[in-house]
Amino acid sequence: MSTAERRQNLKDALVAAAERTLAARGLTGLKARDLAAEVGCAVGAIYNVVDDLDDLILAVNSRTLAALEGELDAATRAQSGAPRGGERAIARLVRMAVTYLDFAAANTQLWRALFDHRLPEGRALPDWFVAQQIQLFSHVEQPLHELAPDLPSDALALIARSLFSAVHGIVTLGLEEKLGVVPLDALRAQTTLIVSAIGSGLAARRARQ
Amino acid sequence: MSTAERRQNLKDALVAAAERTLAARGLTGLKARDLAAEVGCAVGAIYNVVDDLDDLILAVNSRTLAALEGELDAATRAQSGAPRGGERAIARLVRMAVTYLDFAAANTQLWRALFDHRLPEGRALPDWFVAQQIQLFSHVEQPLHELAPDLPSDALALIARSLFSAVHGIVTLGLEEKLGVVPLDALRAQTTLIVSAIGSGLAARRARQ
DNA sequence: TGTACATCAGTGAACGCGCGTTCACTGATGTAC
DNA sequence: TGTACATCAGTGAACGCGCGTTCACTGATGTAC
Repeated sequence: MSTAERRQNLKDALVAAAERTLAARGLTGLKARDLAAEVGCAVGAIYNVVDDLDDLILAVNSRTLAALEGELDAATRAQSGAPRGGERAIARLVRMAVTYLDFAAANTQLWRALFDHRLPEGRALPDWFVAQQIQLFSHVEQPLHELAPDLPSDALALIARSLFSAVHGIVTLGLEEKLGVVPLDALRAQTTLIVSAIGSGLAARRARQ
Repeated sequence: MSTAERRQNLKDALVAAAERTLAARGLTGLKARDLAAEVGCAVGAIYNVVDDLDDLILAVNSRTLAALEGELDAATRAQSGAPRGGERAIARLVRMAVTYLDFAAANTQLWRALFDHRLPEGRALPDWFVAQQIQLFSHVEQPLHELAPDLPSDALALIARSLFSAVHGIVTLGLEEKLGVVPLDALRAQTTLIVSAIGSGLAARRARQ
């Protein structure tokens, strides 16, 4: 096994261990020493292969984004029997929102890491990571466009963002327990309610014109 | 000045200083030594008057909640010319949501502290603080009840929570800059759009029955 | 194929920093007589 | 009003802990001849 391969293996093992740790203990539970112990190397070795613990977290977050995108894709492809047009677009938006909720519920800690992680002051997110986020948004924009084909793309992007934010808010406060626990079923119902209300609102707006 | 008065003064000064610091530097910028320096006492003196830094943060958060509630009250009292019933209730919900957004935009750091602060593992929020949160929710429930008088109160509470969560999501991701900056005006428009869509959806649901 | 040398992965103890909290001490405030 | 004493606010140096990161060292891997 070449040196380069060994390096790559170590890096892969570190990312995998970091992912397990994040899933189990969250961002604040990730420690260099624990990682080293889990992977079976010295603390110092980590820094041969990675600049930073932040590097590792970004790698895990990227995997989480990819997994989420996979689920959204699958949900989108599973066609409902609804007719083309408004109803179908709304149904798709609802399905995506519920998929998002379910993903967050099933991978709460990994999903939280996505939003809670902050790079140290002054350090910016790498471009590839930002691109991956934008990619995700395009999933929302497509059915929105179907719903309101007359909207210019900047308005569409804004609405996509708001819709995502609204769903994200429901999921976030829903999975938190500060305000009492809400069962997952009830959260699904609420998500459906609110996304279809927004969808119908948008469709109605077009009808009014 | 009695000893008790001096104690109270010190505590007040500490809360005020903590509030200024939180507003200026956020949760992670609050340090015992800085507070002592700002108030003009020794570090140790803080612990004569307060158990914990967490105690101070809770005190500030409580003030923030009260300020927010004040604004919501004012916004609610400013009656619009809309007729009674559905339209009026929706208008009120929209006004409250925009007020919430404006408050968060004007007091971003204090408002963030409200949601970002976590007590150490195993320590629960004091009852008076939880009560204050619940109190806030009642503001949302009232117009919702006007909009859907037939809903049982537990369903109402759930919808109030979802509506709040949705708005909170829009405000949170809007004031964050991870996904690019959105001007406050645009955020207001988006908030209005989404709250009225949800409001109409709720009203329509009633009409359908 | 064998040998000498250079590179660099791998080691883990130690560095360094930040920071909440404590603690032994002091002196002012308040009380009892 | 004055005196003796007790209490406790106030002090700030020191404790203690957690933890990311470095660094001088070692030995295995790979290369050149």
